[in-house]
Amino acid sequence: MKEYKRYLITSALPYANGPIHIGHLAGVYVPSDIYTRYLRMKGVDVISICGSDEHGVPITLKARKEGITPQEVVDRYHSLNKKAFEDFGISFDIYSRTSNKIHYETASAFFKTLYDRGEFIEKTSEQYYDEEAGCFLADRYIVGTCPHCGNENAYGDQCEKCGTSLSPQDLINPHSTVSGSKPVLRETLHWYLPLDKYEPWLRKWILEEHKEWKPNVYGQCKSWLDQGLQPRAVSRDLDWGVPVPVKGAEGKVLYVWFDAPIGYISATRELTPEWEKYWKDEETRMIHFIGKDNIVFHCIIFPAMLKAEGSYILPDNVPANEFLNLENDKISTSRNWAVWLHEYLEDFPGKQDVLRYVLCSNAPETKDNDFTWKEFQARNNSELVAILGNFVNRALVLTNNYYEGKVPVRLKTTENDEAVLNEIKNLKDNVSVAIENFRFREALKEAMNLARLGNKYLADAEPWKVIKTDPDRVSTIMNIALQITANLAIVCEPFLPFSMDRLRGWLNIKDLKWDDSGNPDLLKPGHQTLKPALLFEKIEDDAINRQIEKLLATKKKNEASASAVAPGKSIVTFDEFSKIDIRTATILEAEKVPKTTKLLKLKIDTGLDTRTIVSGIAEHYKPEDIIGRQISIIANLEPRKIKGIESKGMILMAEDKDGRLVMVSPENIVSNGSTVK
RNA sequence: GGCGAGAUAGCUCAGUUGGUUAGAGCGCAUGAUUCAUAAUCAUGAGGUCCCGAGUUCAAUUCUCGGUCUCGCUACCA
Repeated sequence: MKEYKRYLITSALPYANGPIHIGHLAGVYVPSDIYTRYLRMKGVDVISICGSDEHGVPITLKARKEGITPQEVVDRYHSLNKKAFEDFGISFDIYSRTSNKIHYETASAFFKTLYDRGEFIEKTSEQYYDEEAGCFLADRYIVGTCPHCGNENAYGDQCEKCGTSLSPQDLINPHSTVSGSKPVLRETLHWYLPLDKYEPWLRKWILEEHKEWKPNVYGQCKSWLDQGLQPRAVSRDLDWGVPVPVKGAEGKVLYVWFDAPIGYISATRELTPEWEKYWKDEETRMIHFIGKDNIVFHCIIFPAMLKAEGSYILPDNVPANEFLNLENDKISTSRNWAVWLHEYLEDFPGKQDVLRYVLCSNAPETKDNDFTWKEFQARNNSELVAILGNFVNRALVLTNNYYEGKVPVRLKTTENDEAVLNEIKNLKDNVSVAIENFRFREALKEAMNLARLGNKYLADAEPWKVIKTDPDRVSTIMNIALQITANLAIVCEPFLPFSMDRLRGWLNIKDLKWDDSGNPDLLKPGHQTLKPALLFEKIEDDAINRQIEKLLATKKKNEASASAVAPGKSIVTFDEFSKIDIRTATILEAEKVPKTTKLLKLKIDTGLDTRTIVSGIAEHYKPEDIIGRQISIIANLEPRKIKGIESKGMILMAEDKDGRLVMVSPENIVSNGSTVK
């Protein structure tokens, strides 16, 4: 394997429109922090970079909703999250933000370099424009009726009620959230990064040269590459973000996906004037810690950007984690289904390491995992308290009782003593190998095995018995128990920094290097240790029950709002109503549209004519069951091509709150083409 | 519909380049112990390795088909 001179660790920039939760921590920040702390202890030149991602439409929407500026929104979450990370012991060398001046300069310059070199494609397209407000509307700024579920407040990119993803042109009766007026389509110019141009290079770089990437990461990249890459717009019509540094690009900013990863670079520039050696020297190893939702950006798009620029290094590995669930349900910011870091720090003061421990030992490294408060409690009480805390306490208390806290001399060792001392070295090596391969769960388990080793050693040696007959032997036993304790202080440090800091205090030792561990003589005879307190405390049922109740309350609240009947729509005039031509019709033929999940192609007799309608009902009706059925249709709806088939009209369906669709049919058979009013 | 990842003990996960009794931690049971926060140590029970077919002397592992979970993607007038 290649030897590197230094490391550049990046952790996904959290989006500054909400607080950090345990899913973020387990997926990205805990592993990244363990890795960074480990490298620092190894004495490696390493920097850990993170910061807030502060641009993009959701932040402007949130600002509008709350009647404040986007800057105020990002200020709030930037300081909340920055402080929460610090209090939690995530040891970034810098936690920057993309609204900084240095980021504007960096991102601008990056764009300009590619622009000047002609790396972008320029293309005009039609987008909705708000004539009253005088601006183009991003998808999220357009609200209208969802064509699928009839929700009147669907966004231009997605209907949050039925979860359907939309494009703004799909919305019925679109209007602008800026002014409320009806937007018009207008041409606008944008720049595109031709990802397809980099496809052959990406294929080689990932599929041939990085076979060691995790299966989920490698597989996802392969999937994208096999589907073929498309040019991707790097600019947006918006006033919140880094302005496109080109003449005639007023009112246009860099699209967030282009903007955000450059944030890693600008944060490094802010941190150190020597930033170029981290970003442009082949002897630097760059590692991106991210969640699985970010794989394509960090493995395909950002590398393509860096390659296009030409002077930057590429990530050597991208150990993306899967997702963490909470009590059997997806974590969701909008549904408030989460354990928020800042709340945890308040509810469990001084227990950072407990959460770090639980999130690491159950991290979603190979598949989605579940966090439960019962497991949190069990891991604390039966592992941290009973195995680690207990061993440390036994060793230090016995030393205090027998030797007034002074490290005793190791005299004649037995075969078993030597085996135990050797095992320290083995376990330390196991931890190292696991961390270097991004297997943090396994690494933590091996570190805990050192405490298990200690407990077993004391149980076998029984110094509390031997002290009555052979004090010299106890001197040796306790020396070894203390060497194990000191080694624990090193090996557990990346995982449990707060607790190990306290332990080092009791052992009365200073910072140690990683490679000091494995050494059976860390503590010299006669060295004074201090009276210990408890390393970890038991967590009682009521603390856990309070958290569970908190979640139950959230669940109840969510169920209440989900079961509500859709709100009524606004009044229409009789004139407006009578423009709609609703008729009875009969289904003559029905077949599934190939390669779709929901679509049926129907041939129907409307009385006026025989026509084709494509309808999204395949999950509710089998084609053979509905032939001959009489239905109601909207006959004069503007035709539209769906999957290449022209659909003329729409079938009326009733949809209940669970999303079930039922045909609205006449009670008795009537002649086709009868009007419905 | 296409693609990717996953499915192994009550729970959370390892593992098997195909080979006798498939492992760990937690939980559970029994015993030992009392230095330690009733903490520890030993022993044990517990598995159709998602289902079906194929290849093979031999399949949990390889191939094909299917089911379920998660993600990406197409689609919803």
